[in-house]
Amino acid sequence: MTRKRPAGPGGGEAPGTAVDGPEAGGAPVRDGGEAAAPAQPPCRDPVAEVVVDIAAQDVDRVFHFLVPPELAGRLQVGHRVTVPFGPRRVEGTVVGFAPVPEVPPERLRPILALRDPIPVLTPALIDLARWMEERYLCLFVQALRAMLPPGARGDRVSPAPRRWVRLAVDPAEARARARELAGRAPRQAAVLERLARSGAAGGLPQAFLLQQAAAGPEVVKALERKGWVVVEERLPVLDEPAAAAEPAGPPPPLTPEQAAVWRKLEPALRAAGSGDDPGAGGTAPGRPQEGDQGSPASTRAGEPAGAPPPRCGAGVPAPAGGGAAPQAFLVHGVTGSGKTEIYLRAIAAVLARGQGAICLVPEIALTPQTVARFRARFGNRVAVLHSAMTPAQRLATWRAIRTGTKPVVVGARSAIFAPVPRLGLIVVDEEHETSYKQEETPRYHAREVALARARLEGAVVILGSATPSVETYHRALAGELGLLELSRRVGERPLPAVELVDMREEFEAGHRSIFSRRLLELMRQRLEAGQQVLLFLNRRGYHTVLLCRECGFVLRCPHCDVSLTFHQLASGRLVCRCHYCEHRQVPPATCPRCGGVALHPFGLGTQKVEEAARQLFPGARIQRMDADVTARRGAHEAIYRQFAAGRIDILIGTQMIAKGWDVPGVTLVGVVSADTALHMPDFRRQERTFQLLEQVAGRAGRGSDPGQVVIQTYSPDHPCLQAVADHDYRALFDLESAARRELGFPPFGHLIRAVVAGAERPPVERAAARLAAAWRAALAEAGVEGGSVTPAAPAPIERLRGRWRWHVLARAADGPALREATRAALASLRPHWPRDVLVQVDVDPYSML
DNA sequence: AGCACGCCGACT
DNA sequence: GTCGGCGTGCTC
Ligand SMILES: [Zn+2]
Ligand SMILES: [Zn+2]
Repeated sequence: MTRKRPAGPGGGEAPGTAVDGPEAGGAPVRDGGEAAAPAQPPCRDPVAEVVVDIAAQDVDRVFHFLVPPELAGRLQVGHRVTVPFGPRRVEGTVVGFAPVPEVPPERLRPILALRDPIPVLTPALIDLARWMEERYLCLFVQALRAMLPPGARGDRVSPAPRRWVRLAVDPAEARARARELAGRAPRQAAVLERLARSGAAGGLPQAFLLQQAAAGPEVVKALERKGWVVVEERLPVLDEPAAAAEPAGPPPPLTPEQAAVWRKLEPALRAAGSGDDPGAGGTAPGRPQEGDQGSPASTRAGEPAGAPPPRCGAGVPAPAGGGAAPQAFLVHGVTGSGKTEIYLRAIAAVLARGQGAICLVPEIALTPQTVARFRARFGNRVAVLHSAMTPAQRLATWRAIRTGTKPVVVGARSAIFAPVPRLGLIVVDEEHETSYKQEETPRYHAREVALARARLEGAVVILGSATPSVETYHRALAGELGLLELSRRVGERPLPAVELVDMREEFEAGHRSIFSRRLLELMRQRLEAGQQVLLFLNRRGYHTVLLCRECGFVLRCPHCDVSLTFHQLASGRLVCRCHYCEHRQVPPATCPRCGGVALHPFGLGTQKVEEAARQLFPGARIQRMDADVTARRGAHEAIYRQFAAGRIDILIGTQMIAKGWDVPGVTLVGVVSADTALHMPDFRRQERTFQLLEQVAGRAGRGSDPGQVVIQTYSPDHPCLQAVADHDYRALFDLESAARRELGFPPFGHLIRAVVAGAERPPVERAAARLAAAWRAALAEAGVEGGSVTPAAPAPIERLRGRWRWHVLARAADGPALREATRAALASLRPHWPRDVLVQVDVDPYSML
């Protein structure tokens, strides 16, 4: 009954196979390592709990491995290791220890090697991965992977695949054998032929080779048996750490309003991570995982407080605050009110207490200017995590963070996982930005992860925005976040006047130009006065909508209330369909609201606007700035420089001109059309329109001139645009809140979207229908309040990367219950689920494409 | 007989 | 995510 597998024979342990041994990279790293992971005592438990780096449902759990003698007392939670797994070796992460194995001792196999001398993840991050698993319905290992530095990751991301195949005979002989085999073993022949053709003495990666020869692994096995090829394993290596630091810089004085905000923030910062919060109660740190198996005696990261005497390798040192109420704040500050100075002070305060901080900024705002601001204050204690860095740079930076050398981290979304040792503060600037949502698995939102991580580590969170997301402001009103208002701009500069131009009147008057008469007139004035004009255009949506030119009407889905998009089918038929559900209808010939006949597709590109502008202002220097133009490296900066130097009269652009921090102000901003934003097929459309337009409006104003904003629209009476005209965030919030409450959208309900994808359409369609049925049944079974599931429907992007895609949306009032029912539905489907059809689950979806 | 392929379960 | 084992059905 024992299937013992002696490691040696047949298995071909090639000499080049050696992985980093325990000795690898000894001395220099250890000092830093100790400083970095202060709370981890050496561990003497004989069994390590390891999660292997394989993203598959049935191995997504802890496996026990023997701690080999050379690692005893050195191995820590968070270490990356190589372990034997079935017939091969895989990478994995140590997530805990146990005094006794969960399997009979003879089945225990030893850890083969340490991959990196420093524990790559902190115990707190491993707790966070558990939280993500529950919150985003992803695999535990997917959450862990999202946290790993590039290069430490195994599998496909690593520089070299594991298995390589090379010829054991010379290419000429291989070709001869291939010819012999061509008749009865065509696959083997193809493999030999491909190897002979490659000419590389080292051979080819097995995965690549098999794909090229369209063969399965048994083909290589057969050739190996015949002694014509050799199979061997090769592993990538990690490199070494970075240097030390020194501080810099003085702080400017605060305005009275900033000072008031600071007075509320400062006590919380003083309590951060100390566990002496007045509210410290008995709440366990991470919400205990449902279905969390493993021997009760085992120790893992994030052992709930109150468990038996902490064993070695246990989680965060008494997860700070002992589970105190989250110390989280929303700084709602209008543009130019000095939020950044508040962040900088807060960071300085935690640094002074020997703690670290993470500051998230949207990718688009991670400019040299932004970085300079942090460096001016904190010198080389600042680490910047940037997507444009090479893997080697990223890894070096990451090490400096992990060892505590650089306690201030500035970066975009994924910087939320920076392994800062004693985390005291997380700042999420522009918290409403949708770029904080990751659009691939694990589909997390960095703001939500920030709040969870801060809770686990006892850190303070500061969310900042001039136009907070409805979700966040709702929490602030509910008292979950401390609401701190900065309503005055530094220097008391007034906000620009906003004027709405009714494009229906233009239509009626027979003016079919992109520019209204009013906008043209103002442009002319400003240009004559030698001033600059900014024209803003919403990025063209993925699809267009039908818009009535006479009254501004747009078709909406009767179930979901989002705009229907307009399509011409291959057959020539026209349809309008919902991005959320299965609803579709024939476009009406006349407008259902006004009866007019001007119901046409609506959409505008930057090129069109540029053409029109050139025609109307032949003498003006006009520059377009959109994704096409800025694709060239440096184009972005070059255009800004030209604009700042006054060498451009009219700048035409999309989102990016609104979001850069460093664009010089102009006296006239023209929004060519607010309607693309206003009619996005998205339940957040009003919030997003407001945010976008407020941000664009923020570009207006130069010197003492507050500037002027003109917004063209077919819906000038729309309350969302009225709110923009009044710069009234609260009005927008009330409006959007009411709409979402009505329909059970966040924050008044929760959404989960599932995409079913596969190479063939019929099985995908069938699987999606099964999913919808099982999901509906699970919600009913659990009696989830307000639970509903749409019928399966083709996703708005029905074909993507060679796959057919269908989707299903579920909605319910209670988030945890909805997730639980979703888990149950997915589990119930597992038995006969086709292997080549995959399900992508998106909790709190932003994009429905 | 030998080979290829698809389907399943196991991996500590 | 891969591997081996097994059953099926094909070709020389
Ligand atoms: Zn719908
Ligand atoms: Zn109409």
